[in-house]
Amino acid sequence: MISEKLRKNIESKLGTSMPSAAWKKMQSYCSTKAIKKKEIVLREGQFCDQLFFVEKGLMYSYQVTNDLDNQVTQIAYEDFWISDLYSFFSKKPAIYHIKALEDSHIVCISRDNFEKACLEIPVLERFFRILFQNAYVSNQRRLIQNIHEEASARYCQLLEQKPEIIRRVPQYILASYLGIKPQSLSRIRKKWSDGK
Amino acid sequence: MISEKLRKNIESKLGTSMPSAAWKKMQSYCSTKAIKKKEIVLREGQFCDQLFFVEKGLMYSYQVTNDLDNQVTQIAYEDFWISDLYSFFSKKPAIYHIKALEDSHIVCISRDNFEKACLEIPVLERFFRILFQNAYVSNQRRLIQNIHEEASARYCQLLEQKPEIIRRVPQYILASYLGIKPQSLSRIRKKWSDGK
DNA sequence: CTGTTTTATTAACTTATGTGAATGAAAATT
DNA sequence: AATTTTCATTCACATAAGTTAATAAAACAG
Repeated sequence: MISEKLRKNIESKLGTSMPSAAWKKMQSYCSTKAIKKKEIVLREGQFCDQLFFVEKGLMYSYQVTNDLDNQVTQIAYEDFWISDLYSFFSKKPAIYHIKALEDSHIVCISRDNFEKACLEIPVLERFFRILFQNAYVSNQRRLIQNIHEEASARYCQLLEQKPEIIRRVPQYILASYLGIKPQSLSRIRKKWSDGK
Repeated sequence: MISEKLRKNIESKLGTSMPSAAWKKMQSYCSTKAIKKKEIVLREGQFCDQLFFVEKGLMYSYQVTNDLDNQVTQIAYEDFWISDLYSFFSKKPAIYHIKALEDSHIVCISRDNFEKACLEIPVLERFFRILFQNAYVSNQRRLIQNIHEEASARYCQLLEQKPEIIRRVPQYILASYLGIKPQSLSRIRKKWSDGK
């Protein structure tokens, strides 16, 4: 059975409750999966034909570069969606890996079902419009911050806005997510604690 | 009369042609505006209650920081949309200015009409879903590039992918868009031409 | 055309972050 | 508990990009 968490997620974006017929249909289009820590749910080069909703746990996506340096792109925990959207929409091979950092429960929806849901259930088309809309806006802000602010400022803001991430994610992954090396993050943290 | 350019933009994202009733309604929800070079269509602090589609010309958005340094966030020319989406959706004061770099023609849609369009015309809800979806995916890629690649690599890629921007935008705006200072962009260009 | 303002280039110096290596701490595995 | 692997810290040095300032070139206005 698909958890009520997803339903709440949808309703909170819609700003209204969801007709139970729509929710039934959505449930029939989704499946759930338990993921062990360190398990990989998508590998670069595979075709990403699913969206994942994290009901419980923590997952992240990253790109492996030529010099074996992992570039972390997204971090998703309870109530966030994660996928390789580029691959999902373009039907080209995935550029990211997606991996669990904690034992997790996720809800999966396949591309076919996603498209059916959008076409058949207007309220879901609407939900996904709002989901991408919001994701785009917050991604824009993250981009601007990364372009125009220093690593220490980025770290501070993450600490304020998503302390969850800092508590639950190992430092080398956090560093990559912030766009710096673990050594630099160490430095920043030290300066911060010395400054007190 | 609202230009056919917008219609083509919508249809290209939808992947199908648009029923003429839907297009009529969309037209009735939009207005057009001619903008002179250097004109500002949105100021920081105002409430941004419109989306703009650039039919002709070139506009850009930027943030003014404490030290009077402009941070360029978006550059939009023919066939792109531009707005302060954060303000548009949250109804909070705008954080960006939006200004024309060339004499431009734009199509405007107000928030009220945007919402009506989404609710009344399923094909438009669908269009905006796809629009934000695509914008999100390409913004994600821009973010990753900015986090993990050097300025010269970012410049090269822009040169390949949107040479339009490099031809039409003055260097100090381009530099800010790339997240560097004009002096650094000069340096990069020099290295590039010496390298030949 | 002339002068004024805006934009681009170059150079010398500073600073934040990367790099590589050594060490220590923590976590996982046996 | 002992061993091995993973992760975090620290340091010395390298490098990309920022800063300041001077000058040149281009765009604009009268």
